[in-house]
Amino acid sequence: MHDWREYDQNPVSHSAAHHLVAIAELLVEFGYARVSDVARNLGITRGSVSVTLKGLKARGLVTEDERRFLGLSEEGERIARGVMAKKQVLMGLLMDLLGVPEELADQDTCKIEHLVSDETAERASRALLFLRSGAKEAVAFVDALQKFGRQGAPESFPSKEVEALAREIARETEDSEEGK
Amino acid sequence: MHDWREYDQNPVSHSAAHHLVAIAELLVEFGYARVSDVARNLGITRGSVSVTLKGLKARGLVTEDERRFLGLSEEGERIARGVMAKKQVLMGLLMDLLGVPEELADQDTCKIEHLVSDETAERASRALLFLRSGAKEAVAFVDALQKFGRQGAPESFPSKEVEALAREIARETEDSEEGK
DNA sequence: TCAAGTTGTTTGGCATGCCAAACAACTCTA
DNA sequence: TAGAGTTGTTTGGCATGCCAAACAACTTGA
Repeated sequence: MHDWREYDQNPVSHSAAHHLVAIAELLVEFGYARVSDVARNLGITRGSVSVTLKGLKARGLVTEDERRFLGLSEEGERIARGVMAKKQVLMGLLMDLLGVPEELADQDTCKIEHLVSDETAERASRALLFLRSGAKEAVAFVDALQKFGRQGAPESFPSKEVEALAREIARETEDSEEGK
Repeated sequence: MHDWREYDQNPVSHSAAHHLVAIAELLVEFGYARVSDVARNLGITRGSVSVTLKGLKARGLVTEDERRFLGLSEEGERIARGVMAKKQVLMGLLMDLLGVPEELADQDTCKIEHLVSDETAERASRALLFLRSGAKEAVAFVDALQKFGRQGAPESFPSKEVEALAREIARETEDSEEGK
């Protein structure tokens, strides 16, 4: 089994990801981004942003010109674009496939956007593209899933049924591990 | 827009969730759980576990008998079961629906298992149950998706195509926000 | 029985990431 | 041009969550 603490072994932390995305968004929306703008965007103090950006500048992800306008390096922009794309793809999947309300989908994806691996995100993108392609299998599936989902009352999670499902999956993956 | 820092406003932290799950797993597997067992299970020191469990005991999630054997309160067990169920459901979806390899699915789900809301997890469970029900729409969908996914080379994330998709979704959700 | 090993706790340290408050440097405006 | 406001930085503080090391309390084996 792998080390469960990988949650903080990501290329960028949750905090850093949000700083990069904030800069990217501000650049698109206003054409510039300063420490104060980032702080306002993230709802934290200028001091905190100042300290965090010092690290991101040192890592070559964030740039600053002589007038203290912030920018993103090639790498920094790549990371920001990746996080933003993951966020949108996950939003799309949660809403279009699972029928999660937008508000909740926003909360959930915000927490996990920067944690999903590129490969999983790529696969999720493919699924979402297919889902939105209008292919008859996709339409039929969403339709049938919607009807299927209406069964059973919304008890507290996890329901007995879900726990049985979880046990089943656990058993299957344990089986596959034995064979190593 | 909601506060992006909700990532740490969860009922239990990533760390706490893993401690609870470890106890639950040890109880099932060996019938008992002590501080040392939890430490070994999580790959951290006894000292760290001791400190963390002090907090969980104070919060009434973890119990301890006179022989220093650990247990879970009703609430603690509910949380542990919820996290474990979410983990398995996400594993199932990533592997069965998206075709993510088990090893990677394990890493990804480990990072997000405790962050997904109950409602989203419930909906995900429904989707997975349907997917595994053998319904013809489910089978046809997975089949068609697999073929669809084979298109395009695995470039670096996010591909141009995915970025276009992301922009589209962003535009749609922004539209729906205007109307509020 | 007594030395050796195991167990749980405490302590001080480190890293991340936030805050408030004090500061210096700038830009307006009256 | 002086006062007021804005900006970015620094400082000390707090919370989480990990470590190593030292410790006391136990079990266990020769």
